[in-house]
Amino acid sequence: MDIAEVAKHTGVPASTLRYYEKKGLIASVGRQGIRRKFAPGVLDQLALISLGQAAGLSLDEIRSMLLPNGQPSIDRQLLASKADDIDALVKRLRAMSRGLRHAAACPAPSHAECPSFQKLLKAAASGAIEKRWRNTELKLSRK
Amino acid sequence: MDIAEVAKHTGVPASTLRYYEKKGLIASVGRQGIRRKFAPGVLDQLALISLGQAAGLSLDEIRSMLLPNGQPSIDRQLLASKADDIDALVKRLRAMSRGLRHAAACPAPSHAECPSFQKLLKAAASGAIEKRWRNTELKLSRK
DNA sequence: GTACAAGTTGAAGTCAACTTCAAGTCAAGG
DNA sequence: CCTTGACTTGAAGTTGACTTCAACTTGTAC
Repeated sequence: MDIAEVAKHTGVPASTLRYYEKKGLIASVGRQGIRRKFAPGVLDQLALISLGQAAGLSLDEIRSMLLPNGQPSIDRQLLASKADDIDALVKRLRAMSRGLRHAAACPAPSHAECPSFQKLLKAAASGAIEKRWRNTELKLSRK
Repeated sequence: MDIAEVAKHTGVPASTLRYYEKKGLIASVGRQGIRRKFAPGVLDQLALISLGQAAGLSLDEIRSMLLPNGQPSIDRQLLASKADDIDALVKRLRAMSRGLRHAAACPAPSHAECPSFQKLLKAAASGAIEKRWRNTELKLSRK
């Protein structure tokens, strides 16, 4: 596949694909003349990358989870701990969603007077103190 | 409360508090001499801000949901649609978490050969096509 | 064989969200 | 009174993830 084909299939712009290649997240399988040729497996790699991004991973973190061939590495405890992070995030997000829906529906003139909104805020505050939930246990894998 | 006190209570650095004030996300209630004084309510505002960030909102988006006094605005359908976005993200994240846990546990030598991992990838890819899930319905509120 | 759309490069630009810096102000303690 | 340390400012710097640009090359259709 050439770069345009990959872009079309994945929605990832060609410029981004070149950028990813430079960063070492994907690899072309050679050139035809000067043009990159990609193996179809790159589509899976890109899916994995977008998945990682949705989960809040940086590109460097994502690369550290990929083997050179693009297959997920077997650093099992890293994977598991990342899954834990995501679960924690999911919990907070669901609280947020509930909170938003409540705010959208609550007839109270001021949310400051609403106990359930207060509870949401308190929960959010406690969560916020754990500074950035990213960049914690992955530090070791950074150069 | 002075800026250091707010920083200590919330974990948000003073530089960030000044930045947020410039951006219009929080407001001081005056000065003592040259120094900012904050009302205790700013703690709730900051909680709300961090909550919004965790949900993937930009600072501009968050500001658009706050009234000048820091209370959530009553644009109910905006709130509700954001909640929908968050629920969708939660769905993808839970898939991601399941996928990671599977990858961590799966004994297959290559995940390329594992059907459930394949399914995860396919789901991720389809989700990825909806380019940036942010900046969609909130565009109208941007200047 | 030539025109041209689509590819290539490295370098520079952009954007959000901060952080850092230099230079200055001020309140309080010794 | 004077030093010290926490605050102030605007401007510039940083980081990550891209995008855009200018200048160039090439595969493909006619």
